[in-house]
This record gives sequence, structure tokens and C-alpha cells, in this order.
Amino acid sequence: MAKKPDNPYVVQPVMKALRVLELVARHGHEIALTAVSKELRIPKTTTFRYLQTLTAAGFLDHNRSTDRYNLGPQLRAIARADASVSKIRALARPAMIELMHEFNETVNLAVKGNGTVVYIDLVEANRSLRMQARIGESHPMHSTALGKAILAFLPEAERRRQLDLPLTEMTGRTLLEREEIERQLRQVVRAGYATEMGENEDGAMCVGVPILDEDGYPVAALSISAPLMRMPRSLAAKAGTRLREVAATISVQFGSHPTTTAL
Amino acid sequence: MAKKPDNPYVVQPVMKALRVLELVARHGHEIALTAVSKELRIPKTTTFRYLQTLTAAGFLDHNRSTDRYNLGPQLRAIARADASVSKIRALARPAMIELMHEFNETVNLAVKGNGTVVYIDLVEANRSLRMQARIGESHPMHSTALGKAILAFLPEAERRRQLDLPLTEMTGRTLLEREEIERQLRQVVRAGYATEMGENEDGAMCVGVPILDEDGYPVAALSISAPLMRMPRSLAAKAGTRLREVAATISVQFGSHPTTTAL
DNA sequence: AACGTTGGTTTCGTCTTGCGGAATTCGATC
DNA sequence: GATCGAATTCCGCAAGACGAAACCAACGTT
Repeated sequence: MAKKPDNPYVVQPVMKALRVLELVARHGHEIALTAVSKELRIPKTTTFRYLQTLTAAGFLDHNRSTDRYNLGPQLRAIARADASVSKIRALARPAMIELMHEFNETVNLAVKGNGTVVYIDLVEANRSLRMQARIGESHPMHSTALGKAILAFLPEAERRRQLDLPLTEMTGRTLLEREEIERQLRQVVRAGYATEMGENEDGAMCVGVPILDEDGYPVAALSISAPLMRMPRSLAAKAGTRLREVAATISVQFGSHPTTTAL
Repeated sequence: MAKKPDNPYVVQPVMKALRVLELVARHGHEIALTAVSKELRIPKTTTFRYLQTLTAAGFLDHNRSTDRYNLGPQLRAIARADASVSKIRALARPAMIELMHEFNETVNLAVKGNGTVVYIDLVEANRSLRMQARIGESHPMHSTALGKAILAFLPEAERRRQLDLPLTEMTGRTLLEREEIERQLRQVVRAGYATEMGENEDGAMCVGVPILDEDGYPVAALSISAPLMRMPRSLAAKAGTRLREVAATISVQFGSHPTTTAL
């Protein structure tokens, strides 16, 4: 338990600090410096520093009045985000496969990042010419159907904040005018789905819809992407309608989790 | 965001490693060394060490085949345990207050630790002479009503494992005979509640019941403790019955969300 | 099949900076 | 006001973290 002779690359301070974090967490309630120090056999001074660091990073919470530490918001946020992503992915996957077969094009799933969408899953069509992002990649919100679908359903204030950021030009067709974007977003709300034509990547287009949580907040988006030539307007409209149906189902299933933060 | 000039006690390696952890977590999926390094502007070598360390501690998971890292079991376990504890506490608190008023004695809530019960909440009776544990304290399973209530409803194999551990003698009355303990546990299952008389602390007694999750696994226990003299057998029986009712309600409410207790 | 490139692992010498004993302050309690 | 336990702060020492650069391994390309 004390010796870690195996991996020569483990950084001691980090390892010990993690032990502290774990102990505090497992304790299930506030715990004082001395107790941690005694339990882990780490000198008080060192323990103190770790507790301070963990607190500064938000992984722990320091109760000034009792001088005790317990789990902090950061850790909970991370865990929550992770659970959320896993859940969406699990819920969406079967439907994505179905959609892929239906249209024989790649289906994408992304969550809202900060000013971007982050791909968390995709089901590729079995065609030689296919549009594909990579899981984990971030793309701008304003140049993708995924992003537009999310933007359109974001609360007023947040949407404005997003559009105030400098908008990068991905292709010659990328929308950069505030006016034009907002006009499109209103259109997205009406139609229930967003489209993008060569605005993110030349020759590629995409149809996307938001996945909403119980409060109607767009936590993620689902899309079908294809080469421009293979997806005429009429087919895109059909895809949009299907996506809407699918996303609605996922949204409902997703909205059952309590998501309670401890006070 | 980069500079942290405030607290002179933050240890750099720990802080940076936590940033790595956070990045990996927020990324929502597997991420490679180089990506982390680039994103955080931390040299590859250093990043590598942190990833190794975090992995060794179980906070990250290293996918050998893709050479990528994602959230590990440790973090999830911690988060789950925490959520579980918070949830039980939140659910139990109102009922505990009610019970306290009803019997005018201290009401305790504890979760199963490893071979022990850990107090996670208590509502004290307003009497000068009162039995009180401290939140966060651990007591042996076999010497407390809380522990017996849990033991009695544990799966066969796990109960055996618990009783194989050396049993510490808390008072002259502490049960140490395997036979006697098992006889009592069977009795607990029949009655639905456990009692303890001066076995954990001289002059104190306790009545406890388990709180079960959806699988019938005893994740926690609820108890009323009092000085021996104030709680005759008849009153203890009454307390047991009430506790059972209350715990049943809590168990049902608890069994809606997938929560597992950590080891 | 040789080559170049990308990304991971290892080495090694430097010198930062984390460590922990001890001294100090703080805040309860008697 | 005195005392005790606990949390901070100080400080000198050397452990050990750092990161440049070398080294590999695995692909993809020509």
C-alpha cells in the first residue's frame, strides 16, 4: 500500500494528493486536517498543502467555520458531466444506427462545449465517400448544423454571448453576419431542424437537431452529414423530420434524471 | 486563468495534474497524450507523467490499444458514493427529526464502510444525558445495532467475510462468539430490527434497521440510541417497529436511481 | 520496401521547489 | 487568563520534478 515500485513515472506529490482526495471523499462528510494527516501518515504540513491545493482547484471545499474539508463542486461537476455524456451516448446509439441504415449516411452526436460542439459519438455510413468528424473534435457552433441546432434553442442571454465571440471562417460559405445567423436561427426554431451547406467544410452538408433536457436546455445535438451532391433539399427535409422524431424520444428519456446538487 | 499568485501553499505538480484530470474529464471521451499536452501547454514529458500517475491512482483509465486516456473507475466510484450518501442523508433527514421528537432520543444514520459503519448524520435529542456518536466516526459492525441491521441483510458471502475479520471487544458485553452473533442476526431478520445493549458502550443501547437499495442490499442503517435505563424492552420494540416503517419508506424512495455503494 | 512523419517512451543533468521539523498563532475551553 | 489542541507559517536541505533531446514504434506515403 505504501510502496509503488512499479511505475517510475508516477509523480509523488500528485499521487499523495490523490490519496488525500480519495480519503476525504470516502469519509462521506467534513474532515479536519489532523485527521487526514493521521490516517494517511502524511506529515501535517504536507497534508495541509495538499488540502489547500485541492481546494484551490475546486475539488474540495473548505468550511471556514469548522475548518474542515469535504468534496467540492469541481469533482461533482466532472462526475455529472461524465454521467450525462454517457447517458446521452447510450440512449442515442441505437437510434443513430437505425438512422444510418435509413439514410445510408454518417450520423453524428455532439455535446455543447464552450463556444463549440464536441463530437461524442458517430456512426459511419459504409460508403467510400463519407464525411466524418472525429470523436472528440470540436467544431465552431455557427458553422455546423449541430451548433446551429443548439444555438437556436439556447436561452437568449447565452446565445448572445456565444455570438459575441469572434466567428471563425471555416469555408467561403461560412456565415459571419450576425443578422444572417440570427435569421437562420429563427428559421431553425420554426422548422425544428438546422441545415448547413458547405459552411463548415467544402462539399459537405449537414442536418441537425437539438437534444433537450427536462428544462428545454439543449445539452446535445444529433445530425446526419453527407456530401452536398448526395443530399438534395427534399431529402434534407425528410432527414430533418426523422431526426426531430428521434431526438424528441431521446430528450424525453434523458429527462428523468434528478440532477441534484448537494447544497 | 494561468496565474495563481494567491495561495502560496498550492503545490504546483498537484495543481497541474488536476488540470489534466479536468481536461480529460471535460473532453467527454478518450484523449491522447499529445492533445492534452498541446491544450494545456504543458510539455509532453510532464503531461505523460501526470497521465501515468492519474492512471496509477485509478482516476484515469488507459486504453492500451488506442493509447488514449479517459475517466477512470476511481473517480466514478467516489462520485457515486458521494451522491449515494447525499441522497440518503437528504431523504432520511426529515424522518429522523420526526423520530427524534417522537421518542425524544438521538437518531443516527450510518452507511456501511469496510467492516464498519460510518455515521453520516445524527439528530440529537435535547436532553442532558444523551448518547452521541460523531458524524464521520466508524464503529464496528458487530457491536452496534446499526451494524447488526446491515449484517443481517447482507448477502451470505459478504456477511461471512465480515465475520471472519477479528472482532474487537468494545465492552464486556460485546458479542464475540460467531454462533451467538449469527443466532442474533437470524432474529434480526425475523423481527425486522436489531438491538444492542451495552455492547458498544457501557450504559447505552440502540435499536437499528437497515435501509435497502432496489436490490435489497443494505446500503445504510437508521437507529435510535438511548441510555439503557430510559429504554425498556417494550419501548425498544415500539421504536423498532417505527424505525422499520420509516426505513421502508426511505428504501423505496432511494431505489429509483442507479446508485451503487463503493467498496 | 525504404522513407518520413506523427506520437509515445526513456534518459539524464540541472536546479527548482516540495518536504517536514519546529516555531508561532489562533481559538476554543476551563 | 491560562491551557490545550489544532491550524498556519518559517526555513534550510536535498529529493525529485522538469523538460530538452534522444530514442522507438507504428503508420502512410512514395
